[in-house]
Amino acid sequence: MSRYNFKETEAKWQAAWNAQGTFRAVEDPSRPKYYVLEMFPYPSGRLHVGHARNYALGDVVARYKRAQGFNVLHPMGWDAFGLPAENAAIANKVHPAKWTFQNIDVMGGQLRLLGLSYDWSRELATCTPEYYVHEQRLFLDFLDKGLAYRKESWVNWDPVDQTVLANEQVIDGRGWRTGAPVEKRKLSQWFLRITHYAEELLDALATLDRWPDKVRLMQERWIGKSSGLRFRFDMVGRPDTIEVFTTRPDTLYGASFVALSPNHPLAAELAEKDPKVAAFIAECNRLGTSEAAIETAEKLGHDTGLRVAHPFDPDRTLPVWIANFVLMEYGTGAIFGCPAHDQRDIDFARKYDLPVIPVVVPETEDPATFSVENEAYTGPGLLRNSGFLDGLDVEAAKRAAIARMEELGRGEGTTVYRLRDWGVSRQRYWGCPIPVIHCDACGVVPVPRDQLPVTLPEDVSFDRPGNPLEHHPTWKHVSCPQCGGAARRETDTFDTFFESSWYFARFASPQYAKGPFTREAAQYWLPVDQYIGGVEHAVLHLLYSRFFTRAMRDCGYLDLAEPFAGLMTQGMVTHATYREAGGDWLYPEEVEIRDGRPVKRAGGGSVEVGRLEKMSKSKKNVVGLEHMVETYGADTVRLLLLSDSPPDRDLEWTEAGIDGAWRYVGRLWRFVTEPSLPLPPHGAPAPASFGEKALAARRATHKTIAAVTQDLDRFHFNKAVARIRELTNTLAELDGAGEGAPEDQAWALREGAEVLIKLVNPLMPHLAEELWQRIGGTGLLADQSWPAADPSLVVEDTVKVAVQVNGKLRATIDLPRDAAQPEAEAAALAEPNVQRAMEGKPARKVILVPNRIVNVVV
RNA sequence: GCGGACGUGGCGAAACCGGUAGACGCAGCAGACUUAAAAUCUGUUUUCCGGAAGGGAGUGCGGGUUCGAGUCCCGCCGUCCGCACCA
Repeated sequence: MSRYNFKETEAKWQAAWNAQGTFRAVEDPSRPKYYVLEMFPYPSGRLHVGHARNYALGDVVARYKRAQGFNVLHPMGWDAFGLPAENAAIANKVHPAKWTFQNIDVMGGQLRLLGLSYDWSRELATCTPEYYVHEQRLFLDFLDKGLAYRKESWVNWDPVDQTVLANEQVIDGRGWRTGAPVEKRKLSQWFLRITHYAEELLDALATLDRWPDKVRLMQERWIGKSSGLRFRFDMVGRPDTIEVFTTRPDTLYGASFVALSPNHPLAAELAEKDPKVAAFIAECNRLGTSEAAIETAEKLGHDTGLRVAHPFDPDRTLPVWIANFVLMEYGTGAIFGCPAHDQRDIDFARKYDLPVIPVVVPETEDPATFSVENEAYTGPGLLRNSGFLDGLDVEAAKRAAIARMEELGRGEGTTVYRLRDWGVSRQRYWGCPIPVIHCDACGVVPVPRDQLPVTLPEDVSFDRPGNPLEHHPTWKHVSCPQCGGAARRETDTFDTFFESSWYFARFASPQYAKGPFTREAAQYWLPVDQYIGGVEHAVLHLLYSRFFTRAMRDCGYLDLAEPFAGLMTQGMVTHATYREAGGDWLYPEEVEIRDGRPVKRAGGGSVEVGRLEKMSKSKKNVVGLEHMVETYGADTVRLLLLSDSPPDRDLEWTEAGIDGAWRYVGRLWRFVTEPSLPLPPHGAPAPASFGEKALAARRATHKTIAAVTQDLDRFHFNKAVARIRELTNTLAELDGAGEGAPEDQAWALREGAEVLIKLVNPLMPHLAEELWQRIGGTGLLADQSWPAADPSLVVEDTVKVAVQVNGKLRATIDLPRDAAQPEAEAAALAEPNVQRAMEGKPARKVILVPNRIVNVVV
C-alpha cells in the first residue's frame, strides 16, 4: 500500500504550472473571458485557515471555468493601507511600510503554498505610489465633475491623546487606549457625492440577478428611499423657522413636540447662551459618532423652552426639545414627535410626560375609547381628531396633508434617502495622501496633475499621538501652485475603502502607468464575473465600488455601471475557544484531551471550552495555515474548506474534519494507483457491450458528471464533494466478479477514474495532476477540458416511486419512467401494505406526481 | 434601537418548484486483517414499541393552508452579521 507524498507532489506541480505560465491571463478577443475575484486581503500578519476559505472557493471557480474553455482572469493583490499598520508602528516601533511589506511577503508565501491558480504577474499592493497615483488622479477628476466636495462633519475625538478615533476604537464611549470619555468634534473634510447616484444605485439592484437577495435587500434598505413631507414650523417669538422632515404627514395633528438633533445649528446657537443646553449637548456627544451607540442609548431630551406654532392650527403650540436620538445626518436634523404612532416618540413622551394623542384609529376599534399606552400604533386606520383629515385613511391623509402644506407655502412633498455622502478624509498617516493644497489666498488648490503622485514621507515618527503628517517638519509646507505663496499640503489621507473601490479594474492592466487601466483591457475583462467575499462587506465596500464604477464611467474611463456581475458571500470559519482558569485565552495547540477532559498541554491545568467563534487573533482560536499545509498538504486543507458546509454558511474547523479529508485523499490515491482491475491504456476503444455491473458503474459515472457540473455552477461545493465521494465508493466495488466480462468492468473503471480525476481537479489540483500523470494522461490536467455526461447514461428506465395512503408512506414500487396514471395507480393499489393501510375503504382520489409519488386518499 | 440572515440525528450537513427527511462525511458500536497497535476494509447507527413483519413520533416553539409542509402563511423563542472612521 503506497502512501501519497503530498510534500513532493504539491511542490512539483506548483513548479510545473509556474514554469509553463499556466495561469497567466492574456487578452484574447476570440475567446470568452471569465473574471474571478476574491476580495483581496489586508496584510495583517499571518494567514489562518479561516482566511484560506475565500481563496479556496475562488480557485475552484477559476479552475472549473478554465476547464470549461473560458479565458480566465484570476488575480490577487493586497489592500495594504490601514489602521493596523499604524497600531503596529506605535506598539512595536516598526514603520508601517516595513510592517506591511513584511506581512505581504509572509502571506504571499502562504498563499502560494495552497496552489491557487493566480496570475501572480498581476499582483499589486495599494500602498505603492504606482497604485495610488491613479487614485489621486481619479480624485481630481471627481473634483472637476463636482463629485468631490468639502464640508464639516463630526469625528470621535480623544481629548487625552488629542487624536481622532475610529468607531472601533471607541469602547463604551471611551477611547480604547486612554479610557477617556470620547468627544465629538467638527472638522472640515472631503466627501464624495454618492447620493448623486442614489436613485441609479437603487434601480440597478434589480439587474444584479447573480447577487444574493439578502445583499440586494440590505443595499436597498441602506439607500433607504422614502417619500414624505418637508416643512417649516414658525417659532413663537422668533422670526426664523425650524424645518423638519416626516414620512408620516398624516399624523401631524397628533404632534406633541418638536425635537432637534444635538448637532442642529439651532441647538448650537442656544448652547452659546444657555450653559444647561451646552452641558446637555456635551453629554450627547460623549456617545461618539456611531449610529448603533446613539440608537441603543437611553433616550434623553432637554426642553429648550422655545415653542413652535402648529402649521394647521396656529392656536396650538408645541415645545421644542433637543433629543439624543435625532440624527443630524438624516432629513433635516429635526423632527416632530407624534407619540401615538411612533415607538421612539412614545418612549420619549412617556419619559418626559408629553401628551399622547391618537389620530389614526384602526377600523376595528371604537374611536371614543381607543388609546395608546406604551406601544405606538403604526398600522392602518382612519384619521380622527385631525381637522380636515378626519375620516381619511392613512395614505389619503398623507396626500391631503402634503397638498395643504404646499398650498400654504410652508412645505413640499419630497423624497429623501438614508444614504449619506461618503466622507473620505482620515486624519492618519498610512493612507493615500489627498492631493490638494490649502492656500490662504487661493483657498483649496488641487495639486497639478504633472506633480502627482503626492507620496508619503518616510521619515515619520509615531512617538506622539495624532497624525504624523501633521507633525512632520517639512512635508506639508509647500508653495501654492496658483499664486506661488506659502501654502499647506492637505495632511488627511483617504479612507482605505477608496483603494478597494476600484482595484478590480486595475487588475485588468496592473502595470499601465498612464492611467488607472487601459480602455481595451477594461473592455475585455470587466465586469468581474464572479466576486467572492464575506457578507460583512454586503453594504459599504460593495456599494462604494458600485458608486466608483459609475463615477469612473462619468469621467470617461469605461462604459460600465456595475463592477460585479456575480457575487457569492461566504460564511466565517469558526473554532471553539479555550480559556484557562486564570481567564487567559489559549491557542488550540496548547490544549489537549486527557481522560476525556480538556487540559492545558503544559502543566495540565483545567481548560474551559467556550463557544464557537469566528477565528480571530484576539481569542486565539486560530489554526495556522502553514502548520496545516505542512501536516496534511494543501489539497487536504482545501477539501475540508470546501466540503463540510455550503459556502454561505459558517464552517467549523475541527481536527476530526481535517482527518476525514486526509483519509479521502489517501483513498482516492490508492483507488487510482492500485486499481482493483488492470486498467486498459488511456484512449483504449470501448468494448462492444457492457455487462450489468459495468453498465451500472458507467451510469454512476455519467450521472456524477451531470450532478457535479450542476453543483459547481451553483457553488454547492459541499454537495459536489459528496457526489465525488459517492462515485469513488461505487467504482471501488468493481472487482471483475459477477455477470459480464472483467474487461467491461476494467474499461468502466478506467473511464470512471479519469472522470473522477477531472472532477476533483478544481478542488484538489495537485493530487489530480499527479493521478492524471500516473494514469497515463497526456499534458497538464490543468489544460484538459471538463468531462461531458452522456445523456443516454444519465436517465434510468425504471424509477422508485413512493406510495402514500393519506399522505403517509406505506410502500415503494418500481415503475417505468414517466408511467401514466392508470399504470401507477394499479401498481400502487396492488401493494399489500397499501391495501392494509386503506382498511378496505375505496380510494376517493389518487394523486400522481410522475416519477416521485402516488398518494391514495381514502 | 434599526436593518439582514440562520435554526434538520451525538456532530457538519443533504432534501431542485410543496412530493420517500437524514444523501455524503465525522464521531460511536460490532467485525475482518495484525503478535499488538496504527493504517485499511466490511457492517451498523434519528428516536420509541416489536424477535421479526410492521407501527408510532420526529426538521427551535405554537397555530394555519394543503391530498401532502423541513420547504408556504401568521405569531413567538434563540443565535449570528451590519449600522457609515476595522477591513
